[in-house]
Amino acid sequence: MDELETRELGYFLAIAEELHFGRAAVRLSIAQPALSKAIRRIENRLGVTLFVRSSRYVALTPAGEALQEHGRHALNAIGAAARAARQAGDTQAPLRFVLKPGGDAGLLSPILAEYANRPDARQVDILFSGPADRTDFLHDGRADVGLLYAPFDDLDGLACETLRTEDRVAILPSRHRLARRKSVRLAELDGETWPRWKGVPGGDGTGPEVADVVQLLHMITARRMIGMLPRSLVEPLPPGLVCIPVTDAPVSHLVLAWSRRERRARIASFVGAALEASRHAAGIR
Amino acid sequence: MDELETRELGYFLAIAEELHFGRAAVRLSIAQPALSKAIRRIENRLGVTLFVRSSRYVALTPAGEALQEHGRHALNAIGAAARAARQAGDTQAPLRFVLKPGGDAGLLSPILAEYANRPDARQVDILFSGPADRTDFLHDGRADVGLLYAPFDDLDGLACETLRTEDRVAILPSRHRLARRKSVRLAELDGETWPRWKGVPGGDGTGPEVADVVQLLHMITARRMIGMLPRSLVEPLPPGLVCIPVTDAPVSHLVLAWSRRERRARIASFVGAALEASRHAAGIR
DNA sequence: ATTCATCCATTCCTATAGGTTATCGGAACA
DNA sequence: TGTTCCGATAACCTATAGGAATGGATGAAT
Repeated sequence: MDELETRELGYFLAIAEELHFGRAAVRLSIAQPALSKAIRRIENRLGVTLFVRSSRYVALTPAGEALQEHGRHALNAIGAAARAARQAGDTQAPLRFVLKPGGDAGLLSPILAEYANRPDARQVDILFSGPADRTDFLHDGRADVGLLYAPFDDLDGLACETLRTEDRVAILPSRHRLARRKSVRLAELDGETWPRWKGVPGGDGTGPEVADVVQLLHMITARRMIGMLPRSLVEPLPPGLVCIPVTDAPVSHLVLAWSRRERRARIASFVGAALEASRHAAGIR
Repeated sequence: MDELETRELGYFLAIAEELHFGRAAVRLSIAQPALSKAIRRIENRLGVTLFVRSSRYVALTPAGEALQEHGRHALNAIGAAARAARQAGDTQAPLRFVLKPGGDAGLLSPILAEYANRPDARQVDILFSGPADRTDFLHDGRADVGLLYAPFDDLDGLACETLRTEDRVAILPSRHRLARRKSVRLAELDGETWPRWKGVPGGDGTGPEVADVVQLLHMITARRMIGMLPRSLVEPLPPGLVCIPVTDAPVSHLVLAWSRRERRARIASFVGAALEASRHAAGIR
């Protein structure tokens, strides 16, 4: 009936990205006619045209665009399935833990220490990733658990445990009109320039694009914009900046997250250790 | 490298469900040796054993269980991709709208009427589904849009617009000790018997299992349990029951939901019509 | 206009992935 | 110890995916 083979889907996606049969063929290390035939095969089976192709141009049809969108996800899912199987078969496989550099709120080493004490602890590989793609790591199985910030990161399809809840603070230049305040409300920050976060769908400010917290802090110091973040993300605070609690901003959660489809047993011990460590750290403060 | 073919994955899943090569072969309409070879092929490629098989028993290994979980999802995704492509190719394809019988809060016909007025309206197929699987319809592309109740239904991977927000009401037999109250708090309902919702992960009461609202209302009338639902789900209220607002229960949202990967253009008009219709209906009340 | 370069489609051939039937061999059980 | 069940193996077959060469449409260049 449907039967869209993984390989064919990979071929399709390569062409959909290159919009060029020849280049796609090179990338896939096969000959170009094989591609032409494969696409025609898929088109016949699905009963739709995927590409409008003259000898000069290749373009996606609406059906092609739909298949690209859904197909990319499906192919990732296949990859994740294979990875998960391989991983689960190897009981010695290290636990892969993804986080943003500087985004651990000081919890990384307590968590690792606590986990190392567990009888069933295994090696932990730490992966540092860019700002927006830690969720991808979890979804496609490149990592087992990750530290995310809700509601910054998109927790779709992930299960999680909250390690810490924190207010959000506005980060202002120390000369800012509100810099002396004990707290502010969101409405008072209307009209300010906010960052556009690179690659983050919700990060829709009006100001220049920033890729990470360090860049953001530079921009704020330069009085080009202001920012609002969970407090732990900006500690220690660079000179020339102040942070003021925002009373009516939704609280932010530092969460330990993992794929819903992950086998809970593999990571239960780690989750337990992280909760324990964060409780302990909270008690100390 | 990985390359787990769709067909092979289908074979694997069939065996994983049947736990019997012979029966799986029948179900797949192929001969049994083909299955044995396919599984061995996958095992070699992934480098893990998927089944422990004696001549007497077949059982999944941990790796097999992982592959089953992730693989089922991946295969669904492939099916959804194929369906989406077919669907998008056919510009005349009807819009498929899934909802629970009685779960439309009276909005179904206003929505359809409003949508029918739109210049780009197309035929709408209405699908009625059981209590818990409307989300599946949206995820695997059997439906384009659906009416769901948050936080009852799991909105993971779905985009949505809220059509109506409502308090939740406790549904009590009219002789219940709290039946005369104007409102109650959750704590006052402690110790009551709650339903277990069939097939709903969060529906974890202690009482008998119920499959739908009608069953629930019967059970409440028979004083076997009490319930708590969005108000519109129990209107009109059968005799012998009362409903009391629960002040501190999280509000419930009637939402129009669709797959995140859906091409927004296809359904934008319908979403607009639904919002319009629900606003209009709210104004009338 | 004519030629040229580009790039997808077609043709033809071959290797092999994936299927078939027949048979084997181990495990439970009477 | 024979019988039954069930997966693995062996031997063979064929549909098809992929390779190489070629064709043919299209836009650009002179």
